[in-house]
Amino acid sequence: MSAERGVVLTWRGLHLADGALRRLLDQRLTSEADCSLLEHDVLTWLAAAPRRRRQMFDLANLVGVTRGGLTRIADRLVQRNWIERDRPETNRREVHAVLTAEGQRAVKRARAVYTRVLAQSLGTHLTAAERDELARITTKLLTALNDGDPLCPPPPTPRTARSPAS
Amino acid sequence: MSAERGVVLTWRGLHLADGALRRLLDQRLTSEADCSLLEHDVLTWLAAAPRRRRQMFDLANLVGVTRGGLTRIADRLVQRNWIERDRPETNRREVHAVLTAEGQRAVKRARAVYTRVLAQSLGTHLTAAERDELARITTKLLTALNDGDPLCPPPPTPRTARSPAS
DNA sequence: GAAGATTGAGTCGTCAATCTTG
DNA sequence: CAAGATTGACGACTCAATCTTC
Repeated sequence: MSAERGVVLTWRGLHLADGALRRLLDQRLTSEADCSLLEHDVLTWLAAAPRRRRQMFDLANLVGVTRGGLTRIADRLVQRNWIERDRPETNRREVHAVLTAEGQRAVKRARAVYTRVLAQSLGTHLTAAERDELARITTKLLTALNDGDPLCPPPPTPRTARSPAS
Repeated sequence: MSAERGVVLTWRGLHLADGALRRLLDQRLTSEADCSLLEHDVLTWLAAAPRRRRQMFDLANLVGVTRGGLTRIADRLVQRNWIERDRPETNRREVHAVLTAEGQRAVKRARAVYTRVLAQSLGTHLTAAERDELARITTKLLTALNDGDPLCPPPPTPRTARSPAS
């Protein structure tokens, strides 16, 4: 197969697989845990953070949306009483999102759906070796794209970030 | 690594890599060919079709949007004079999108950007063997997801469809 | 003035309702 | 009535402008 056709087919596979899995996750999270995939990601980062709290700015980078976008997501989560906003005394410009008790229950439910869906899809349809290869190659690609390409600026490196795997 | 953590990391890699590449393609297509990734896909399917025309319904399935969504995309392409709408005499319920002469030039430009970006990213950052593996694994996954899972209905099989690799 | 968050306007796609043709 | 496309209302994110705090 021509080199050009090769990269196109690779992109197609990558893109379509991501789309299918993303739709699946989003549907299941919506119907079984009342939250979107992005909301799940935010909640998960919060649940894994030191005092179950994080700055808006950091959260935005972690889940890959703009600050404005995160403000809207946070608005929705506040309305559901899953997080609260808190301006720390030390620097009243910052806003921290803090997981509430109710939020902790919500993220537990969401996380269960999330891991179940992944186990039923990636877990059953691919071999362990294939999963590892897929993870390895995509991670390699991601790294190369992020710090190689000026047109795709690396998501302003999250300061703290111990990956809970959003 | 635990099995659960394995699938999560695999999903993260897949999802982030797709996002990075998608953003890159979208930016470059927008700035260098005045069209979005989805618009590029529509134009490409049209360019590869028998008389450079296709039914709206089929196009929607091919690019993976709803019929309503395709109507909006088509509206934009009509405005740019890249496609025209045509209701065939044989069945006046259908609407066909037809590539105009100007549209053929546009798709040529867009396609050049598209393949160039893919060659510069997938082509340089991965080995040929890695590209093949990535294509193979994602395709396998996609197939399994589509015809295995009732929650992710197979995109109503395009009747005709010789893949031009959107 | 710069850092950090929010807001208003805009874009793009979805969903459900509607219009048209068979 | 069913198939096919469009439309209106809406939801979600982006971008640029703005407000607040340092």
